[in-house]
Amino acid sequence: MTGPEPEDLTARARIRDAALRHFGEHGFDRATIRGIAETAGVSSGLVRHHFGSKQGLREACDDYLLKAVRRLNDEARTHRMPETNPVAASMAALGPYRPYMARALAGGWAAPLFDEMVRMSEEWLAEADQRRPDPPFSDLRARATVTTAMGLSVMVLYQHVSRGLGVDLFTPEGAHLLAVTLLDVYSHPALSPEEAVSLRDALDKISHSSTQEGRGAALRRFEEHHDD
Amino acid sequence: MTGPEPEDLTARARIRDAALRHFGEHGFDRATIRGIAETAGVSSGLVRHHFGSKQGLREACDDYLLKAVRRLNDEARTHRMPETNPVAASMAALGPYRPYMARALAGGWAAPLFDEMVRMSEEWLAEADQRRPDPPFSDLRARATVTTAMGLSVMVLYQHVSRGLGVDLFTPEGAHLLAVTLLDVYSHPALSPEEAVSLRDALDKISHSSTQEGRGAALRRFEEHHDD
DNA sequence: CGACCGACTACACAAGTGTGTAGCGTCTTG
DNA sequence: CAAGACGCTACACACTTGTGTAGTCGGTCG
Repeated sequence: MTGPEPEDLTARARIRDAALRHFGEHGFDRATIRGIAETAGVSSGLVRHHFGSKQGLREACDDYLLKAVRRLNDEARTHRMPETNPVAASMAALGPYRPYMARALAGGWAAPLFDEMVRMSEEWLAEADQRRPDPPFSDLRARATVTTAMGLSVMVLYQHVSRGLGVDLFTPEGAHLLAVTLLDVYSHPALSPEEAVSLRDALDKISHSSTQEGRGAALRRFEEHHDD
Repeated sequence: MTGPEPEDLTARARIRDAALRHFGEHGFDRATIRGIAETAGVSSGLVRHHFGSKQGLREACDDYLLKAVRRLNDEARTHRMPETNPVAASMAALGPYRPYMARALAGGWAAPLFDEMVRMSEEWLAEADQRRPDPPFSDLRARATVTTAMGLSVMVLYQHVSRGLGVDLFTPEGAHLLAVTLLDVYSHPALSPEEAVSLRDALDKISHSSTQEGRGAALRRFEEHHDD
């Protein structure tokens, strides 16, 4: 039905699937190699045999997910549906992997995955720009990045959004409510084009007189060290 | 600005601040009580003495951050600035706590914090609705939830957005570029109101029959091509 | 057949971590 | 003044976890 049964998969594939589940449910740190091995029905040593280390196992999961996103993107391009946001389409199709993707993206180590989605959004935005009366005054890449992040927000903050909507997002009712809400939000801008232009000009004036200097320095000091 | 309060000089406050930093930088699991104690300049036993357990320490951080958000909201309400998104304002003001907030929200355990921001967005949206020609066709709470999640996305996915924009978000240049991009996105809807209404009607029809068809088909195609 | 290689398992080990316990110094209070 | 409360430290224990090592089994190829 929805794919090959667990018994039909290679042990390596079973381990990867189990890792995708455990990493998604408990996080990378709390998930244990022994637990993953138990779910996959193998010994813990086999996990190390196939993937070298826990880190290697995570990278294998990332690669698998990246390939899945690329495949879905290619499929969507062949029989493309107009008026369809590819980010939302990927979200729906990758539902089972949502917990892992959310943690990977929020943890900041799934850069290729995010960049691939930005690329998809760029194509979508480039088409939308052609149907727009006034030309955009911001970079295409920048808008694709921001809209991608916004589209992924409901995936990353899934639990909060589900609680706010009062229904689980990955049920038919929740998906419908989310879609209707998104339609309303996406069709009713918070600002008029004139307001946006005037505010942009105001921002340009402000940024020319460097007032953000103190705060920027303090934050840079705070963020000077990176994870991993 | 909001300078350090007298109670922040106590060892307990130093421990909490160190925990906010360590939890934000390394995550809750990878952060250690000993490391937090060392940063705070105290013994590891004192952490337990004050907060009971590692979990208690995290809850204290959550409470502190929630109070900070409430305080900022109250301040913004006294001298409120029109045309200002409170979520974005909170983001800027809570910059130093961004790593912790991102992990807390993405981890799903900062429900009161998210709900407080939803409440703030509700007030902001209620005002925006009065300046809108056509009445919204979706629930206020639902729109507030979705817009809150979207506003927080650049905070949660900060590293990816910074990489996509090509500049760190918490520098003056990055903040300016983000602001300009957000103005463009917020002022140019992806859909016209008429398209939104027609699409909503189409969604209603679909949801009355079988909703999961599209997603199930896409997922099936994906798993057919990949069975190892 | 015999050597070999990959899949796979069992077991041990060192390191790290949260937590428990005992104790010391100081300040307040009856 | 005595005594307890509180802030605070030092130390050890039990447990988990990733990783390393040795060995078994089955199929394959020269």
